[in-house]
Amino acid sequence: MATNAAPAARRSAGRPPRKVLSQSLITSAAVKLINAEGYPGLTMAALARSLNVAPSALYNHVESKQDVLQWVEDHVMTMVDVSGFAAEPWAEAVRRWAWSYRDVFARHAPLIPVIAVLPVTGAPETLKMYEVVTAGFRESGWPEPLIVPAIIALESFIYGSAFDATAPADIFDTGDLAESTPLFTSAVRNQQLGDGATPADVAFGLGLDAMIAGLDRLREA
Amino acid sequence: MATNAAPAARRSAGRPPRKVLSQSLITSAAVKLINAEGYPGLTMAALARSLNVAPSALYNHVESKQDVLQWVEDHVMTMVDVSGFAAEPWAEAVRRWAWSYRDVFARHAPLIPVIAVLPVTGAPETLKMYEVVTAGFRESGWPEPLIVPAIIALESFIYGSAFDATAPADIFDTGDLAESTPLFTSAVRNQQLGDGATPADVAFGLGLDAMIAGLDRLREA
DNA sequence: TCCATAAAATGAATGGGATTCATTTATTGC
DNA sequence: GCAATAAATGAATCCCATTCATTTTATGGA
Repeated sequence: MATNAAPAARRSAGRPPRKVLSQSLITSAAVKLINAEGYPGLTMAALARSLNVAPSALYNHVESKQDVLQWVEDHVMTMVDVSGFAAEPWAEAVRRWAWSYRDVFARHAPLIPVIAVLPVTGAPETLKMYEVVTAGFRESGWPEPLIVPAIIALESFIYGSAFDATAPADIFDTGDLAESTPLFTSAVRNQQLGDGATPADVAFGLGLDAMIAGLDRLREA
Repeated sequence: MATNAAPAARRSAGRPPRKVLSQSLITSAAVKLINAEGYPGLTMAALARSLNVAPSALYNHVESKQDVLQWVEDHVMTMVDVSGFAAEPWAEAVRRWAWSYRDVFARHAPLIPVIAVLPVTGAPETLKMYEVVTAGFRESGWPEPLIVPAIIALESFIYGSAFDATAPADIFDTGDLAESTPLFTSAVRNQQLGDGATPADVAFGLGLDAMIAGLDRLREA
């Protein structure tokens, strides 16, 4: 929307009168960069350039690029839709949450390995999401000891599915090797496909429904 | 086991009398390196050194490091246990396969993003695995259109869980923010924990049982 | 108010890593 | 027997994250 950042002569060395950088400025610049250029475009140099700053300036605010990725991750998490947990029955709420969660991270797949290592302490928005989801599970009568394992199981499925959603469509073409794998080749050719739904969508829908039904059953055991 | 590779004076420039490199030599050297040094240790320079070759020599055999990773991925896939599909009932076979699959890729998490982009054409061992799994599904009466979506759903869960299994144990410590997230903090403290099982194991077991039960139910719908 | 200290920039290395290219030598197919 | 090609070496090259010395300014305590 805005005309691009001013060509901008840069300041000379020395601490500037007023802070030029902050966590929120760095994070939003990083997100913009990712939206414009994808994750390969997110380099410390490019990030610095978009903030009209020298690359080394960033290191007064982050310890490493990982920190930037963690900030971005926490920001991205705010885009996940948890609204269902306030209003809908458990299964519906989980379904809405999971689809939105997958869609968001399919667009941010490179963050998934980051999450696995990110302590929630450093990710307040992520923590907020967990709080809402936990509340939803409790209110629908889930036994407390199973809540965290169930959330982790759902999340694992969601992250794996987000990866899958980024795969090229023809990934299962068996090509030359078709003769040696007749059953799989046939199963790929005849797999269920809905209107406008990709194979990844079908698989996610099936797996999600299965896991929701299965969890609902196991929670009473 | 073996005393380390000979100090080995290297040959001089020019095509050698007999080939020094091949896909299988490169792959096994890469696997050894990974086992010894982890994925950070797998650099093209280190790989070349372990093969007693100049780094540029590798590029007569691969287009990029991605190729090496794809070869490693296909090799690693042979370590997944599919034996259940020949003998056990469907649910048991899936359970054995899934646990083994998760364990293998928890030790090779950096390969997971590679898989998402790897066409099966280039991965014969992976394809073999799919063939066996497909056969198992068919024999237990699965309708063909659902087989591939079901396998993809299970795999997505497995990959996500493999990531989760690599996470540090204290990742859910809410620390400072505990007061603002009382429900989640309590759920984390009181989560179910079995003997010797990590939280990741518990979550994987729960999710896997749920998905197996749910798929079994949906396949008839 | 003044000063010592810390904070926050710049600009110039540094070093690791993948990849490329010119060159050399040997094999292979015609 | 020769031309083309394959498969090595060795020396760049480029891209990136990160570090460090230096500069300038804010800030908090006497």
